[in-house]
Amino acid sequence: MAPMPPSDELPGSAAHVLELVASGSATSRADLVRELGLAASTVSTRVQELVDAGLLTESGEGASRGGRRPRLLRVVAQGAVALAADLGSHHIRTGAVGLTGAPFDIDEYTFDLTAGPEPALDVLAERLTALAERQHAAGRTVRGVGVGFPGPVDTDGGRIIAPSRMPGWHLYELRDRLADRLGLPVLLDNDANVLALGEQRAAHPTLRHLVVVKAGRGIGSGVISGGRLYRGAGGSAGDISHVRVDAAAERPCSCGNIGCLETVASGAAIAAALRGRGIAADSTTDILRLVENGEPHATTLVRQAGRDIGAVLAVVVNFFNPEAVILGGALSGAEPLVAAVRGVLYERCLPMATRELTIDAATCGPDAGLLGAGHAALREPAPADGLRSRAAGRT
Amino acid sequence: MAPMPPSDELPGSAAHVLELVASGSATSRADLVRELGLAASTVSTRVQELVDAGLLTESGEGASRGGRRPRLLRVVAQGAVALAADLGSHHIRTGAVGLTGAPFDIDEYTFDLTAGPEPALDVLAERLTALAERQHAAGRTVRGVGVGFPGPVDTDGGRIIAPSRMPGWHLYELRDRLADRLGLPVLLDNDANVLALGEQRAAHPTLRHLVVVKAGRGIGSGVISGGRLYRGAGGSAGDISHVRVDAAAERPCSCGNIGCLETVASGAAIAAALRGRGIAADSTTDILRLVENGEPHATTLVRQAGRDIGAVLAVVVNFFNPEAVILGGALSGAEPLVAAVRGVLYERCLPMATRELTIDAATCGPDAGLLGAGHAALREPAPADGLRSRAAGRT
DNA sequence: ATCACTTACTTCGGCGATCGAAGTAAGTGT
DNA sequence: ACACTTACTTCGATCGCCGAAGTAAGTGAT
Repeated sequence: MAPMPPSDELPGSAAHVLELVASGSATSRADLVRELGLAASTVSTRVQELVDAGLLTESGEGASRGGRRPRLLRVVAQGAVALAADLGSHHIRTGAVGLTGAPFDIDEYTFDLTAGPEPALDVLAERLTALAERQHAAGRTVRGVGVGFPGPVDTDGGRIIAPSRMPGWHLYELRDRLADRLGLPVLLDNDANVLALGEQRAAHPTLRHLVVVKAGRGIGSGVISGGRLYRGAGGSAGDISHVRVDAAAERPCSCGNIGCLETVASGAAIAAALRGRGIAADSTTDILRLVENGEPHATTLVRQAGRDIGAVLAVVVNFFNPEAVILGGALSGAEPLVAAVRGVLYERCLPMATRELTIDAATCGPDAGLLGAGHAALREPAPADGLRSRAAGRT
Repeated sequence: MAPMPPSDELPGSAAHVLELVASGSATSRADLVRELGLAASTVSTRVQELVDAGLLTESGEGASRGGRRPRLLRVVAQGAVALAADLGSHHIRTGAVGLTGAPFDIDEYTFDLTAGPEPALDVLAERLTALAERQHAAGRTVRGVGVGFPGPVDTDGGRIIAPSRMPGWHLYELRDRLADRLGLPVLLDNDANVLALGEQRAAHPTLRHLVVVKAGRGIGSGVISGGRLYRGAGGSAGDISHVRVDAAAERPCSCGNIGCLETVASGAAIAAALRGRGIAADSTTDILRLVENGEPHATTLVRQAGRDIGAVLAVVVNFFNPEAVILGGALSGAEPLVAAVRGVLYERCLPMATRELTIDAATCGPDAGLLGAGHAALREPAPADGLRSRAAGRT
């Protein structure tokens, strides 16, 4: 049950201790001893370091378990935060993420990313600078920025790769451009990946293998394997959108192929289909509203989208055998979609693969992406001055 | 390029050093220093330990690279071996596997596994005992046994789980039964998994993410992620056989569902289809022979099987983004199948996923399974007396 | 109230893996 | 023959972690 250490570190690293305390898995040194499996003396020294560094505090005493009362530990709320930005094709959402709790100081603006990278960079830099200033004013240190982008990302290079329907973005070095503008380290990743990280950290910290689907205007998925984000050989793992499905027949897709899942089951496709029937629908919000109002065409289309997504996920579930499939993104708010995915998975997958499989809608709502991006950014650079990472303990 | 350590160990473990020397990645202490990234002094001590333990020897000197000649290292061939058994639904293949090189002392018998576990155990125990005795006579120490089974396996429990078409095997504790009979530690795994391990170790030691398909009488796949075998949450990862494909329409499958890939693309299904057209075909060998002789129905069926397998693999490749897809098993000897898989993958997958993707037939032939099973068994128990594993270095 | 027991945490000495520096050994190239 | 390179060993020093023992502060039965 003990959550694994974040990133590549050995158990017992400073970041790992912080993670356990922040997530509430451990509230005292004794708890940490139990969770980490390290000697009490080792934990004591590690905690002392973190207290000295100003990242942890003692705050009162807890309930006795038959002996001396434990001295409770808390992460210093005033401590470090990361800024987070979740980019959609038609909106930008920003917020601040601390070591503990939900994102805060959240803002959302409509913005058309397809207009090209430069205007987007300007808006992002401007909004994030303002956010950073508010954090400073509140006495918090801003340690970095995490950004989720709705398209393929070269995470190592910090740039966008050939996003469909977003001319001008190919090979755009968003990470370094933004870092230059803000004077802060920036971490850039795919939106489905940061969503997966957020859902895992916040809602399912104990699960080690899960698939988080982002069903919104487009369809993507983030894969967590062995408790870590899985990117695959070329960094493009998790695509389920450009898979041929029967229902899509010969429809041309933005990827250049035909019959892709995206052409029938994405929010964009559903909205287009609705418009084709004379029903006004543009965004995923419109679709959700129509479904909630019981509009029959909308409900049918969303349910069929769920079946199509389920058909693809059935292959993924048999192959990958995850502990959970989490449905996120705007469309996951539509009950018929979730129900359809569930039905298809239970019908088509091997019993061995579904016996202990959880299939659920995401619980973190629209902030999961922010949380994941922020958490990732918060852990990326050196944890704090004077605290070396214990992963590469060379002298 | 440095191969990762086997199993869960830190770089620089005794087993890791042995692996590097055995695979030819390192031939001297200086090589090891470069591969492991450890200090020269550390490598020296580690090598000395292995020499003292009788697992490594110095054998002459290598070519100078502009300074003193390196002292070449070799694994002691007379050292330890593991026995390996690769079970098929209608055959058993056994052999011995050393730290280096190909399996040897190989035997294959036809045997009907569907007749139930007890007779199979008898035959296995008898043949492996004889094999072990031959190894002892040759002065080699037998350290363990690796077994690949053609069906779902609970690797932790060492038993078979609900194999289709193999009555009596459900929950059979093959590992412990065999271990009792032989007096040796036994490692039991799925046949596709040991095939994947064998192919990776022997042919693609540098690849970290690959999918190895076993296309024989049935269809299975072994997944290697991050250089390690991936089993998924319930241990059933890698199934691609029970996925619905168009071509299979309403055909009932042994898994209880309809339209599974297995009902059209497995060796068993192809043989049945041939018999339905009045062509005598029983085993995968028969199919291969027919294809090589240019029998049009056989070729068509095999090619179509390749397309169907490719359609499923396309989803897997987009999702998992491996570095390579390796086609193994008897049917991979049929060129049309390999060609069809290639064609479908390149046509259907995202360019990002196929740009650096290798799609090849397995190179290790029928011995890959033995090699994987043997290698796994060889590394499973304590490496050798007096050599503690450096992974769990508690005092 | 007191005594045995439990839990929580700290202090301290020690072990083992690894490092870097320095030293030895044995080459190559001019 | 001289400087330079590579290969390897020897020798403290360091660092993380451990376990034992000690301190602190509770609970619960007599």
